[in-house]
Amino acid sequence: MDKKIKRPLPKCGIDYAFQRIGGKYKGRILWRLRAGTLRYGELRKTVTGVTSKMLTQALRELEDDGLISRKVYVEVPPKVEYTLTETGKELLPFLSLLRDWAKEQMLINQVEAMPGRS
Amino acid sequence: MDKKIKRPLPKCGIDYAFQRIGGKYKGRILWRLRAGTLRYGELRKTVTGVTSKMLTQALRELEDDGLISRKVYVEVPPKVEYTLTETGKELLPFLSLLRDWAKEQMLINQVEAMPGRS
DNA sequence: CGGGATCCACTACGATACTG
DNA sequence: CAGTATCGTAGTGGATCCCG
Repeated sequence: MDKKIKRPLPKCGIDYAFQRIGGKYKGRILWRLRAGTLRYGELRKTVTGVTSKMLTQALRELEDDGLISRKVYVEVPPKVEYTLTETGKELLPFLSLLRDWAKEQMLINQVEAMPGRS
Repeated sequence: MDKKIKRPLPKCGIDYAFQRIGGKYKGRILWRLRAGTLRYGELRKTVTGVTSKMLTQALRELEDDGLISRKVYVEVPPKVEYTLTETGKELLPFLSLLRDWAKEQMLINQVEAMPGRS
């Protein structure tokens, strides 16, 4: 109990941000939600490699930090939808640019790894 | 030996980027280098809380990924300078935006944590 | 001064099983 | 369907000592 006492609130903004969107899956979760609402099961399929435990944990932290909202439909079978909050959406331009940068780097590294290519 | 086989090169750009600039100190290291060259000891002082082991490790990875350059002056006492590469500099706008976002969030969370404040 | 080497703690992460 | 519980692993980070 009292699971709330986590992540010690750093003074540095860069640090603060990385604690919120860092980790193994949070970036990809946010990115997948850019187009709109997704259900838990849909996230599990599109965020490849994630286990239900890690997905749940990441989603809970993102929710606690106000980056996504969680809507539960009380029905059978259960249905839970996740959506970016306004605060979460503010991160999209950042993620988009970061992704462009990464794409470029991945290409360069690929070329460098090719033998016999000048 | 063969320490190079690390970080399995993800297909997703977001993942790729976070593996490069994620971790506990990389973000702050890059951010500190935004103003220009810094020596190893200067980084140790300004990146608060970092140990020499972790600083060295982070700097090596950043160097391997082409985000910073390392210049060794062969003299006594030794002197090593670290500088952002062009690729590394490309990340500065993102880090800057991320930091602005974080600053805002930190303020909001601070207000929410204040009792008796409307 | 700028590290490397070693040992150890912690926790992030993963596999599996189970549930309302 | 959307989780929770439990256990085990692996990687990350820290303390300390040593070196050119």
